[in-house]
Amino acid sequence: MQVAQVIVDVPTRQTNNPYTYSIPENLNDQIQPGMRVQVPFGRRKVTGFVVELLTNSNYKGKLKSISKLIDLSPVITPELLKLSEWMADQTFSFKINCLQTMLPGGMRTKFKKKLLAADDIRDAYPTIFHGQNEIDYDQQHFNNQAVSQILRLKRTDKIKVHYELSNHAKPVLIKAYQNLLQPNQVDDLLKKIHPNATNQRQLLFILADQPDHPISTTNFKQKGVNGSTLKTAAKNGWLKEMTIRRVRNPFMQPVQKSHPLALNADQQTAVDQLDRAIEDQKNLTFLLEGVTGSGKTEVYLQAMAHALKNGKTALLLVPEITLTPQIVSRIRSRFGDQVAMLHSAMSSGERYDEWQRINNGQAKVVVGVRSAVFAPLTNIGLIIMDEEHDSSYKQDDVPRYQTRDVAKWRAKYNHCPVVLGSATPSLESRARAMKGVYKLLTLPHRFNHHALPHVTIVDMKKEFAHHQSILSQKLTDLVRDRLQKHEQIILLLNRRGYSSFVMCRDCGYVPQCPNCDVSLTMHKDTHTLNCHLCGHKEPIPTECPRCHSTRIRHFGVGSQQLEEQVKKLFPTARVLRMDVDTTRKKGAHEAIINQFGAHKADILLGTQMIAKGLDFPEVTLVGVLNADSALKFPDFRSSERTFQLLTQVSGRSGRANKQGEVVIQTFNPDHYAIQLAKTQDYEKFYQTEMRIRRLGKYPPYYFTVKITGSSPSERQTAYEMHQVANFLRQHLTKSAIVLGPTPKTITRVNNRYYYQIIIKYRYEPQLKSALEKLLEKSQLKQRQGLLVSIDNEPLDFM
DNA sequence: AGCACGCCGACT
DNA sequence: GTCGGCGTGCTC
Repeated sequence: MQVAQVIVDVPTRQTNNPYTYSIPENLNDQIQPGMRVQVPFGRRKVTGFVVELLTNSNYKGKLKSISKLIDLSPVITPELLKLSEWMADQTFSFKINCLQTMLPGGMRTKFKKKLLAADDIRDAYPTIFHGQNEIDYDQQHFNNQAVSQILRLKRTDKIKVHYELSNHAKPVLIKAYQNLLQPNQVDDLLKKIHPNATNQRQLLFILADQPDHPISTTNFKQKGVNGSTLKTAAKNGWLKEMTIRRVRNPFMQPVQKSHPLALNADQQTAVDQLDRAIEDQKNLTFLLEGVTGSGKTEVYLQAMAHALKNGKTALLLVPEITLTPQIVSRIRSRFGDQVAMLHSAMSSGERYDEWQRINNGQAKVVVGVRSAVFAPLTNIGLIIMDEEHDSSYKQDDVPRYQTRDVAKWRAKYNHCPVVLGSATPSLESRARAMKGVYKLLTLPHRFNHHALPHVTIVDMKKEFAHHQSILSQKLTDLVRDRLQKHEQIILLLNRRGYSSFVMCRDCGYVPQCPNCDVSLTMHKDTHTLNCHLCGHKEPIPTECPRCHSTRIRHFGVGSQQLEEQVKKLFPTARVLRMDVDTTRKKGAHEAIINQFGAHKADILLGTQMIAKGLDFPEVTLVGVLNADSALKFPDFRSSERTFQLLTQVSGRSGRANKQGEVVIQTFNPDHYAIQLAKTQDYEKFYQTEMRIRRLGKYPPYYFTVKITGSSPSERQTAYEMHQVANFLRQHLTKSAIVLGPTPKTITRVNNRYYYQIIIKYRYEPQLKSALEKLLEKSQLKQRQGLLVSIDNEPLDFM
């Protein structure tokens, strides 16, 4: 007898292996691996993924039977089923979490618990049922007394509990009409009907034009046919009423078809190598290192076209903020309707529809952010990861996967090449290229020989000695000059809000977040002090709560205040601000970019989201107001981040035929990350940074694991984490370095205390088993409020 | 996770 | 004695 192996939606260590279920007769020929099912589990119902069908069960006990199928066709491909196992192992997470992550957000199923009562019970407990026979049961919404009443009723079988599946990603269904008339019948009717029947006449004209497609009522209305005319026509047997599915279209406007551009010699070499790997189905990893403006995107597009020409599909991954309308329309202009886009700015419905188009094979090219690496494409011929060093490629909750590793796994499975593209590759990738593990392709020249921008470093320590302003004299002069020439300016300030903190001038009091160990940031637009970690808000005090002085002042300029100051300094300039606060609404991000792109503003200022991917030919000046913001973090990657950010943002200046200028304001003008960003010398930076990494035993010389523990009590967290560290020191070999536990830089967030342990190793045979054991042990501690998380290859040690 | 069982103290 | 508190173990 055929049975199904199911991973149930219960994320624990003990349920991380498939459970066996029998298959009811009526589902026997429908059920397939990769489908979701509803199964009885204990005395409740849960969802699960069918991962395998077996001909006989190896479970000794009595099997329960699958209740029903959730999907009509598999939602997880055989490839992705395999991937989920590897990923759970790699990231120390549960298979169920990996499988869920592979589906678009809206498809994640949840059960709603419902209580069913007969009429007498309903009337006997009006405070619970409010006169309804069926109510939602969410324990939080009932007080203790009601909960115990409900439990008693349940025990005595007075009420029934059932679980309803809620699934909010649904296709959009709309009403439509199908033409039932033959063309000659239409002609006959046109002759026969009453001359006054203008509406019906209009309808018949439309039917004559479009013989057999179902047409939606809204479409009919646009053509001047109203609902009642359609109803009459349906009654007369001209039309058939039906429901059709409307595919949401996330692409705003149609684009014109474009053609491949001519390549320079370096681009051609790169494309040739990629084409050959695609044809030969070689699983190679390429590192495409090209300075900003060297035409990497064109290389991607032509290689993708080559994959399609070979009957394959292609996947292009881009960082979170880079997926701008500019890039999307460029790709769509090349590949048309074969493109599906997966992006977090889309609604869950739009993403669901795009995902469906991929799953049923309509879309051959997928462009998307991190989660798009799980696109259900089959027969992949090429995977590209643009800006491979970007931090948005690492997921920062479970499963903590690195997109690069998943992409490489899928490329291996599909026997195809991967391209990692960047102007400033991560040290990990560059080191692998140097070792020959990856193939290095370089684009050393800017496209059309545009010169690199001229970079000036301004020492703010000297600047502050004579005039205190967020804009240095040099930058102010240049902004004025560009405004006169009608050229555009980008100003980057990596700090949102109005000011970074407020302080009492008399006693030095600084308002702190009540839930976290950080000072509150002032937001002038909402007149509040906000915590950027937990979202806490409170009014701005007018007097010091400690000494009652009214001399409360704010310090440190944020993007809101910069906007205010720039407007004061250059009253005629049109200024746009782009940060988390101005882009929260759907489409706001796009609106700002379009406005600036159309030169409807002179200055674009904002946080680091303006540093990446944007391409505005009229921008000839970029100012970085606090280049040190990343450097002050106590982290081994802070230099790398600073160098990458400065290089990226410098690349925004002077792209067309105008020489660009960049001003970097800093308090550390001699820091190597800043000095080397000035000359855009990646090579030198790589050498310098690698030396530091080797001395400090940091990646890429060492592999690392970060273990974070948190609980509502600092004592408990510290104690338990010491136990963890001792355990690890006992179970790992001597070659592994176990650091900590240490309190995190920000120890308290949302009233939980965080401690961490770092493991560094080059080769550690005991690592996997030690961490597995740790997970098992920590699951028991979870009930005492201690949460332990394992981050394999973390991006930072903070 | 979530549900039941089992053991313990508190109360009709 | 029973009710309900929380610690523990199991779910095909």
